[in-house]
Amino acid sequence: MIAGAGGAAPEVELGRRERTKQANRTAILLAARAVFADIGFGAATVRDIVRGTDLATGTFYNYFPDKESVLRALLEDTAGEARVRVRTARRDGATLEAFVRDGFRAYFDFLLEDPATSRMLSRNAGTIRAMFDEPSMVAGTEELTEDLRAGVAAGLIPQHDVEYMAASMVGAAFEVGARMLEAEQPDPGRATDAVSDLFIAGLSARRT
Amino acid sequence: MIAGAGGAAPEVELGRRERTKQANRTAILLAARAVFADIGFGAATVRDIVRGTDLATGTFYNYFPDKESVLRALLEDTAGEARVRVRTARRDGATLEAFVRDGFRAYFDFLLEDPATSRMLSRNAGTIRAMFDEPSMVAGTEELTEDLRAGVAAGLIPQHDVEYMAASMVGAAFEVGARMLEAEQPDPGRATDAVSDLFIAGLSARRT
DNA sequence: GCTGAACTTGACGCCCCCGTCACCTTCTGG
DNA sequence: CCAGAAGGTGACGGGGGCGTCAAGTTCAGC
Repeated sequence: MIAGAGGAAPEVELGRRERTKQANRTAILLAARAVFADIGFGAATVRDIVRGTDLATGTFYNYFPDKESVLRALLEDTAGEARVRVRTARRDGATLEAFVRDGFRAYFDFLLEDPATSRMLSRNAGTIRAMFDEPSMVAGTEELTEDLRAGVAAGLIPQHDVEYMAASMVGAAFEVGARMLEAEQPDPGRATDAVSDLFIAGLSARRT
Repeated sequence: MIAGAGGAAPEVELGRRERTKQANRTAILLAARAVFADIGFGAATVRDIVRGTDLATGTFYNYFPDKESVLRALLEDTAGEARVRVRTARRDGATLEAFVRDGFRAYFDFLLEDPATSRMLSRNAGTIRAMFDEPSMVAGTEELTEDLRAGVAAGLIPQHDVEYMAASMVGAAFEVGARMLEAEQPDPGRATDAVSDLFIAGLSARRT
């Protein structure tokens, strides 16, 4: 996590040296996130990122070898976290309803908690997809596919094309999430209701 | 349209001059489409595009002022066409079932008809969204929202959050379409069935 | 304090892109 | 067949990004 208290940080008193290092790294990640969100990863240059900090060019290369690794770090810090949270929420539900609703809710809450990262991710989704094999969303879809399959096996969910069902859920959540973020007064409840109602109905129905 | 017979082309015998012009323009658009799909619009340079043709740098500027207008032309030629087709198919259906099914079918058929453009679009969706105000997908979502609203007003569809419903449909179609294209043997019927079943159930259900 | 390691800095050489334009080739209309 | 317009060409100046590295600064530990 970049914004916020930083998870389970080691609560040791750090020396000035170490603190600067953390600060610099964070500054680079923050600046990069903004730049990638604003002009897109492809058009961004290492200089653009550096300009968003008060560091010198050379310093950047003490922390990351190139802009791609910055994106990678950004994804590890955030998208990974989001995935874990959504999956955990989902699995805690015992019913089909809870499975669906809690998963979506966790996702929309995450978007609102860290809108800067959300914007960056949605702006660069295509690039991320094309660039990495374990790209947040694809991995997320695969996990969802697994979980759906397990639900079907357990008799919790009727038979379905789980692969395309998972893709639909991810796509719908992505698109609705994007629209939610555009609202002046984002309402995760409304978003959750909309997609949950849809997929609960869709998943409950037997196939035609 | 780039690939194919080019709609209602004026069947006049053109002079050599005019033919070359058409060919050059097309060559640039084709090359650009490939480059944008491969490395993304942001990272692409005018030179990258030119290298994909056998033209000289200067020639490019006789046809387009910069790479952004090439993208714009690409979108007009294709995404616009796709939108019209999907909407037409959708509106021809008299029942909720047909409305949903025919619309999705038209979309998936389009993807398969012109996979090169599809790849380019999905790779650059975020950029396109951020760059234009009338960005194919957003406009498509708005049209769908209207049509859903009309369906609700006509009593064809139960009450729903039409805005998020439209977003869900677009998102699901996008994501399922992307997966369909990745398959060795893409099956638009399977894709259509998966999303249609889902949304027919979701749209038929009264709200909780 | 003092020293040496750790870190920061920004100028540097190389490379490539941008958009232009003077020159050349090719086609059209007469 | 010719003249002139239309269009193609690619070298050019200006700009800027890339990754490096020698010099300078700052901190930790003694």
